[in-house]
Amino acid sequence: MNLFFQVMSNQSKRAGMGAEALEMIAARFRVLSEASRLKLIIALESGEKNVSALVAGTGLTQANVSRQLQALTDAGILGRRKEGLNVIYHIADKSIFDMCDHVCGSLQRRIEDQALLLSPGRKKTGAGKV
Amino acid sequence: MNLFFQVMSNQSKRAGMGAEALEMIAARFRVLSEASRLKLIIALESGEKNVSALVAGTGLTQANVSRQLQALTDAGILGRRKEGLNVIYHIADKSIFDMCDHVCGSLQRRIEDQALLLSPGRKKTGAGKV
DNA sequence: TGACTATATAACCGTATAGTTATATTGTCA
DNA sequence: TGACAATATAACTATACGGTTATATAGTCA
Repeated sequence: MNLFFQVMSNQSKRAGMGAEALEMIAARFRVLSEASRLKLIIALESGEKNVSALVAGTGLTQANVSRQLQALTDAGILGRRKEGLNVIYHIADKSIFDMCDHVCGSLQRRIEDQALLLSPGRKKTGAGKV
Repeated sequence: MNLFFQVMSNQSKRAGMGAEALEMIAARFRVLSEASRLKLIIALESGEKNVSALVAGTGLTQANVSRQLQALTDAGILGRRKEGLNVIYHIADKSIFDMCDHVCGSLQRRIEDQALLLSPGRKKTGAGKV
């Protein structure tokens, strides 16, 4: 299966996507649409941590951390494990980081393009992937 | 630069990410967190369209379409071009589709895992990429 | 058992925003 | 010019949800 076919295949898949499927995808993005939750995800990237460590590491309040961890776990992005009094969270869906990097790249390109518009002296480098 | 280094590099980049950067990324995800906007993006995947066509194609009201197109354009996801009375929109950042496919794959895996939990008779296939 | 710790939950407030209706703007054509 | 069409915007309502404070739950240890 070549790339062209793959692309076309996904395209028609998306075009025929039902309302429920769209809503699920939107919900997934919604979970990632709050800086506090991203903070928690990033804090967990270096390894699993309990709630107290996350509170200390992020500066968020305990109640807030608990709530957001709940949302992330419900979404399947995090997993949890009890150990005595502690609850230890870990990244369950590592593809999250690919997404973040994707967005970062996209933003980078956008910012570069804007800078280009403001100071048209410099030439565009071939950095834009798309 | 090998993959391990790339990953570690991105990881430390993310760990040191400023609050503003996090907020920008969150905002990016927020734009994609509404089914109506995803609908518009998908409608534009097969080619540029004017507003009327998007209204007809999505079933959303004209005012709503106009508002959501505005948000998507502000975010750099769509681009616009005037042609007489019409305004024609197009996908400006095609990497959006990679993201959608990423989310789809992630959801798929999640659903499969849940199905597995509910009917433990079947074996897990090696489909999970992460 | 009771004191203590880690985490979760409830109740609440404030704000952001999706969608609607009505209207304004902008361009075309007679 | 005026009538019309395509799009954008303003004003409004309703709702969702992030963050806070206070309290509940669950586990540990004396």
